[in-house]
Amino acid sequence: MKKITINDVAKTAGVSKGTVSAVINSRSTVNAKTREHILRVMKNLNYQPLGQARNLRGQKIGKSIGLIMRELDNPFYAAVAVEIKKYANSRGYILFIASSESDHQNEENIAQLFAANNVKGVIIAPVINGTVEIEHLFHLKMLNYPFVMLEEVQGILANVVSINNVKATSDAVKFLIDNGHTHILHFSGPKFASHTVERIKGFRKAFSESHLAFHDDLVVCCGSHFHDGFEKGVAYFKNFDRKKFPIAIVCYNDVVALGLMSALHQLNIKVPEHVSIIGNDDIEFARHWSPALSTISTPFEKLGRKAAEILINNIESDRALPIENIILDSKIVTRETTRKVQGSRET
Amino acid sequence: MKKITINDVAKTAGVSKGTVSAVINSRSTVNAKTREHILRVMKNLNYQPLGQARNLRGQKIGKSIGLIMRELDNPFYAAVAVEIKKYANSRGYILFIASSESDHQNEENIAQLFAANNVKGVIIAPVINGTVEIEHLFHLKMLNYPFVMLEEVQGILANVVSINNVKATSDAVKFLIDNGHTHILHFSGPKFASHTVERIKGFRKAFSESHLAFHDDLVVCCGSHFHDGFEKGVAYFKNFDRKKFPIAIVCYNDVVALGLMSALHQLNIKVPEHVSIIGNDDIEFARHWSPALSTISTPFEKLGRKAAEILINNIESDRALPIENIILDSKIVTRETTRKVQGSRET
DNA sequence: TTTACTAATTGAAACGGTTCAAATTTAATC
DNA sequence: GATTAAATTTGAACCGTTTCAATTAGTAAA
Repeated sequence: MKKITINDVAKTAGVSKGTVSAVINSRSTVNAKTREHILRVMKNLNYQPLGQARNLRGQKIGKSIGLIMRELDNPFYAAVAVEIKKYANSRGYILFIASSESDHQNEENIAQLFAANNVKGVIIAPVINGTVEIEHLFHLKMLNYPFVMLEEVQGILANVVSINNVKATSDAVKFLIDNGHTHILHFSGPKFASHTVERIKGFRKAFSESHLAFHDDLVVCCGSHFHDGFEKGVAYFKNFDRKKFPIAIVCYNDVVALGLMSALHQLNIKVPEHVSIIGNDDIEFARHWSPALSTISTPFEKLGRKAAEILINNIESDRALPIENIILDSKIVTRETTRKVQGSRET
Repeated sequence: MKKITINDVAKTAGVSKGTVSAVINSRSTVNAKTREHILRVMKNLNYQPLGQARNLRGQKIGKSIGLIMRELDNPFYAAVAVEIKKYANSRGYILFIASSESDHQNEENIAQLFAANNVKGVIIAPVINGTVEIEHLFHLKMLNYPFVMLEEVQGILANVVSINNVKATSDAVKFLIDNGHTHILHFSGPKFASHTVERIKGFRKAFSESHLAFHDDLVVCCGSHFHDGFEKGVAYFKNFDRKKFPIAIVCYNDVVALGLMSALHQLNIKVPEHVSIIGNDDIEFARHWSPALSTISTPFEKLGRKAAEILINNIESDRALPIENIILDSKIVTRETTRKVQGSRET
């Protein structure tokens, strides 16, 4: 069925399309009786004005930017989203959020849709599934469409605002070493996520820069969800030789740490007496949990604000702005899940 | 400064705008050298093709729907959003999320922006701040713009999919009464939220339908965040006469319940020995907390799915569909924060 | 019944692109 | 150098609205 246009309405109502347009836009110049009539015809024909055409002439509608997250329920990017929104609003922009579900094709479709629908620019948490697909990013560049990425992507020169995962994890390990720990594990994140890769790299880096020897068993493949931490925790500690305590674990993120703690609780292993734990992110629940979680605090506010700022500056600039690459440092906050270990190395 | 158009590019590049258009759309018919040249001119002029005009002719780009939440970090609507997205994707739609920050004007602006930008329809968690403003909803109706609301709004006849808050809270109270409780409180939600009002109504209803007498002190004004539950919990129980235990509390939502539990823990009051607690929502952390939270489980999946289904059916229908008003029931799930109380009423 | 306004309606020109048949160039073949 | 086919480029029509000067209808005063 062909789409109903303003012409169809005008024709069946027996008026000009200028009048119909006036009704659509609630202009007061149209006679009450005519208005009613046109409204009725609109309803009968189930006519829906095409927004795109409406704004083609005088573009005075609101400004907006987009955010492409990888998953809707990722607490990390949820926290960033809140900050992006705050800053965007402060500069008069509305934020639209979409999720790529970590799928390249989705990421591309969404970016297209944003660009095609008057969204002035976009912040992307890029999908990095082993193979990196960046054609669509090139396409955005060609269209001069402003965008900022929340993680670096090899092969494309674009604005990036991200956190220093290597340093964060490395600092955490060093902190544990300074506190006397000699047996340190890493419960790592989902495969292919660049955060996972970088955090493992930071973990190894700390070893190579200290007296401790690294071996692959120290990295336990885990994931990013509560149940990942719980399940891997149970699996790892079910038949664990208690003589090897105390140990320390740097977790991929806070919810994994919380899941792990839940597993340990169930196995009657004490935190931090037997196991010290450090999370990553510093989500709200981290400080409310009992015991309160020591963690690596991500500068969400700065991250979101900076990304949005660069994006909007680019949008509002007449000329092309220089490309920025900003990497922010995290900070360790110690609460109740870490402790100093005495000189003795076993038990 | 005037906006650069395809004409400007064509003119300065010395070609026709058809050729420029071909470059923009990566058509292979254009000569490599010409392409390079045009690309260079585009870059120099900082030309950004206007998406709206691009799709005016052949509208073959993707389909999308919008969701207007009240706050980005509201766990209730976050859970609904995930479900809406799932269903929308299954029907080939991308979901865009925006937040009104509980502000009428924002809600209106966002709805306008969606309608003006080729988003086919919208699901709204309506703002209800005492005064109800619904002009913009009428405007959407006039434009025949498809929308579904997640809470009923007085004065407008539109599609609604919501949950039965009155019944849910009432059921919770009755459950507690059946388990021997005689001293039951409600930690209620943020002022003006319709959920708050309905849940208080349900709380009172249960009293009026039982032998227990209601009085206003039983409803403690609280809020919707962890710290609300914590603070009101501390305030209420700081100097509480322990002779009055056991008591039971129905909380506005799970995070308030969790905050309250945290306060009780700090005051050395035992859950459920001294205080039984029931939350509302059944967020993921509710079952992971220790003790695991008894709560009223919201049918998020059904809620989101149904709202999206109605919306998309409306979008894809040629004629106007009958208005739907669906109210879903929640279900109590008992875990570790509630217990049966013996016949004795005090201590 | 004119006259003089005011209120309501019309219609053609944008808006900034896409499309595609026709025209023009370029390359290949004889 | 002429002929043909293939590769490029052009330009006018069109997409569905808004805009606004010009026109027409309606109304009150003279």
